[in-house]
Amino acid sequence: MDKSICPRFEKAMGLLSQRWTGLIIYQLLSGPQRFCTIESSIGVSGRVLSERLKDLESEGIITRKVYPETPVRIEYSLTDKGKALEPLMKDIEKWSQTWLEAESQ
Amino acid sequence: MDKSICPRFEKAMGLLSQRWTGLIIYQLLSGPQRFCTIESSIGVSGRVLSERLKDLESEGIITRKVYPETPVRIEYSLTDKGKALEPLMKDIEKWSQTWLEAESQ
DNA sequence: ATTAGTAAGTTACTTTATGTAAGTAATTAT
DNA sequence: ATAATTACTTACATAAAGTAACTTACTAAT
Repeated sequence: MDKSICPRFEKAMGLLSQRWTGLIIYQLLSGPQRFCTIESSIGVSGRVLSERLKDLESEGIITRKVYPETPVRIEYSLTDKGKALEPLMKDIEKWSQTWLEAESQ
Repeated sequence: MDKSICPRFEKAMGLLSQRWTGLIIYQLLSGPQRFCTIESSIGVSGRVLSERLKDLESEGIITRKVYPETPVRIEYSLTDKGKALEPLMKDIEKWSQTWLEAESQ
């Protein structure tokens, strides 16, 4: 082991290479969203979504805001740090459109 | 579940969000490398590295070339499809340098 | 001729991460 | 009192990743 890779880069990769993290951030790029919306739009399980949202919040990438309506509404949204990931997401989009085939089924 | 996300984007995310995949590609951006070099430079286990390299090859992102020397030398390198991921890697690099703190320890 | 070394894996086994489905808490409507 | 809704949590099952020993092929040293 002679890790010569920048630790900040490695940490970023560690975050983004967790299952669902990228899709959650991508989803939030279109605006604040609630738990059940994220859950159903990307197909992640509630168990893992809950875990990821906590992680992302503690990393300062998203914010959680409670609206005490009935039933309660909780919205997750990107912080500036989170929004700064937009170019990256756009690059993934571009790459996928250029290099991946649309599936026939 | 009402997956409204582009399936190509989702597939790209699926690839990149597998543990180690991003670091393997990043590592290969600096040129062709052999198994043991990748293994020690990013700290992935041989078992998983072997699995990932097969996946990446079957996705057309990397190439495996055998040099029948002694001991045998096998080099992995990025295809054009793989090299096209460079801007994305640079984005991660930029983001990590702007938004993540250098750890004191 | 046997032992040791090196690269590139593979195998068996353990630990961790994720999926699944049911349950909880708070609030309102019927 | 029962049901419905949102946002979770919990217990349990399955899948993915880590660990360390083993394999194959070749060469060099003892």
